[in-house]
Amino acid sequence: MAKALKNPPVAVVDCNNFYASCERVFNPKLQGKPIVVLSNNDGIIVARSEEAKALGIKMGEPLFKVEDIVKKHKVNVFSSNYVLYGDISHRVMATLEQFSPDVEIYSIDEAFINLAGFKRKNLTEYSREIRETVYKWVGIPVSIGIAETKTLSKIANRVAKKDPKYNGVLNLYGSTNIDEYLKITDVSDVWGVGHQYTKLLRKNNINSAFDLASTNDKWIKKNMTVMGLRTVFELRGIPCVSLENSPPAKKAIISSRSFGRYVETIEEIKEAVSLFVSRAAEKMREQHSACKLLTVFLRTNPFKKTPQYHNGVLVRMPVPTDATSELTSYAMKGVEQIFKSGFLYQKVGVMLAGFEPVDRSQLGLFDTENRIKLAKVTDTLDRINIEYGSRTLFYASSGIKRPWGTKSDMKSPRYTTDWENLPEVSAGEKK
DNA sequence: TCTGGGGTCCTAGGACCC
DNA sequence: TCTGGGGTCCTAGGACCC
Repeated sequence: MAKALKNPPVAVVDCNNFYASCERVFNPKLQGKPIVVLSNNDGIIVARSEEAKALGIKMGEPLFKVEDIVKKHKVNVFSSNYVLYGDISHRVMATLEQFSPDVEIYSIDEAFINLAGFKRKNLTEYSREIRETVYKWVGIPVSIGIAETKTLSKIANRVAKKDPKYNGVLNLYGSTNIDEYLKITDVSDVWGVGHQYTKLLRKNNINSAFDLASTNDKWIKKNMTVMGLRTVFELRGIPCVSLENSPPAKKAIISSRSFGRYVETIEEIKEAVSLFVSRAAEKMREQHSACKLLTVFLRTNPFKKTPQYHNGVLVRMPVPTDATSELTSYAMKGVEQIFKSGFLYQKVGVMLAGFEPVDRSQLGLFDTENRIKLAKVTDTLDRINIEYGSRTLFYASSGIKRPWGTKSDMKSPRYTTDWENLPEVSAGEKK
């Protein structure tokens, strides 16, 4: 017996071990082999294939800690290749859009889909078709969970991924035994429950998703704010997080990176900040915003016992701008304000905020910069970089050699986005 | 040895105004 | 001796997500 349903079914499609799976798409020899993918700077492990998980390699572990396992089992290690992952992500999402007009791209490897209009009994079949099509067209394995709320669909997805008997799809929409699934889900695996809340909940003997769903509203609100209450309602089948199929513009854009080695001079700090300003400004122009606020921050390595210095400065621009050159000059003044010599810097970054929509016709009336000309320069810069590859043109202030740049020693080729790296198929080696 | 990067939302508390 | 109270705006900090 299915219960009465008021809400449309929402499916969450999640790519399995996304980065590791991406490395496999253009390198079939990796099929069945353990793979790990590293964070920026080749620091920690951010993705593992099933085979690597089976070897006991943990998420977030630094590579050196598992060096023995890596050698012994010939684990394939890759630096992150975000250009490749981004491109494959687009293909997955484009495929999903064939199946519903209502798709929310939630992250690089995850999307929510509104499946209103499909009969309950067909949801599972339809989801299997989605899964098979994505694999056939893009080569990425996905898992799909379906339920009345996003939080429940995430739980279904997790079960579908972990238990082979579901073959990648679990439909809890209208199911009468949802409680059974909530009971086998640890509270820490609930969407919206992180490390801190897990500790608090366990202390109060709330250990499963079922326990959480049964907890008194007042206690939840008091201890986990309205966000926690939302999660609890969702577990009870009451949707509180709606599907956003055209995500709002970003409120802040950050560009920051750890250095490949320590940096001590203001000249190198300025090069890095200049590079990050231009990246952030490009992203900002993609969403047609100009910003009033720019933050520059720098810091030493908090994990080291060396002298520590963390600082940031917020610059308010007199007139909102999206011009890299102008933002850079403010950022450089910011660096001069906060830089202190005598420290080993590990990371710097830039944040743009206080956005307003760009409306060029309004510019150039009240300030001294020639904004029409500036706008032309940035437009040209963006167009060339889009057509000929990013970083074709860049400001010399961001450094030419960049000896402080990110470590990335084990990167796969940019198979899909770079002519030089297109995979070659020779006769007799077709897959 | 090493320990990422880029986002969002909520709350508390201070400043300021009437 | 008196030293209210409500509203708004901003920021810092803490929680979360992938």
